Amino acid sequence: MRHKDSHDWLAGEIGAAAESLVLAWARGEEQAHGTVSVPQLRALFAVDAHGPLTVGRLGTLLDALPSSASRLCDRLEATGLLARQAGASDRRATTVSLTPAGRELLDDVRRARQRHLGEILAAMSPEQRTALLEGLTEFARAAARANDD
Amino acid sequence: MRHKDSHDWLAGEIGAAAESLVLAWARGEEQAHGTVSVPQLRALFAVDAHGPLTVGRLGTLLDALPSSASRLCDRLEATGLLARQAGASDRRATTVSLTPAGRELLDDVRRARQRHLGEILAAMSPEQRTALLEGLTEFARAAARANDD
DNA sequence: TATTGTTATACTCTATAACTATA
DNA sequence: TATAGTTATAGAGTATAACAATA
Repeated sequence: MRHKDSHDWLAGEIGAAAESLVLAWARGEEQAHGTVSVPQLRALFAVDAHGPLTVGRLGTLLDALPSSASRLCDRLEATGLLARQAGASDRRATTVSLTPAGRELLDDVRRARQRHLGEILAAMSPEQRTALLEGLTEFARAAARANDD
Repeated sequence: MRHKDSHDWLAGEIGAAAESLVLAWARGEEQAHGTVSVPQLRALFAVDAHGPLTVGRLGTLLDALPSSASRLCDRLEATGLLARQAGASDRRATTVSLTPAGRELLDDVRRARQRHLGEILAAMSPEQRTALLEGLTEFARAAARANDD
């Protein structure tokens, strides 16, 4: 029961190995935020990546309902990481944007992430790093193709 | 600002590529359980991997406090996936174990995971799959070394 | 008295449904 | 009336602190 023609065996191996990568990736966040939860961090990253956006669009990006997105914004606004502003043309459309404190927090998280991953990558040979990056890149590409069903 | 001598750039690339892997890995779970949340699934996997164990040890494995572990067990017991049993020698030590339904659910999740990952892996070339597996394996090894600080 | 587990309480996150205010 | 957002309510997950039972 080794290779056969299916990729079940490989899938198991890769899944197991992926766990450590996921853990290392997440650890950078834990370190930096401290006060901010993972969903809140995801929201901040989404706002940062897509510029000021409406609450509804934020919910779509996070795959959450409008009510959940609204609650998230409540808490982020309360801690001063996000700012709400009534829309100019359509006053129903509230737009949210990062405050300076929010931007600073994201920078910290990014730095912590890179530091953490970097430490581990530094312990790998250049060939191994290349293999990892190429494998992951191709996986991401294949996953994107598979998603277009 | 390209390669320099640090691995910051690589860390960013790998982090970004890892997200799709994480997503694909998680998707298998979503499909199979439906009714069971991610923390509950983690608990079931822990019980499965370490055999019948005490609530306290389960909490340690999940990196959760005893009270949280106890609540989790409440819900899993209520849905019939887990069974509690008072300890024989020490009656304070409640041991938890999987019910047949719990075991069945884990099998479903494992199958769904492998199917999902397998579909994507099938769209990659053998060389790419090899590169991914080797890269991940070495990463896991390096992460384990880095953890021994 | 120390340990194991549970219960009390509180906060975040999420969802469904009802409501408000625009348009 | 349709839409964007919010609020009401409820359940899951987790944490701190108080409590119960056993050792």
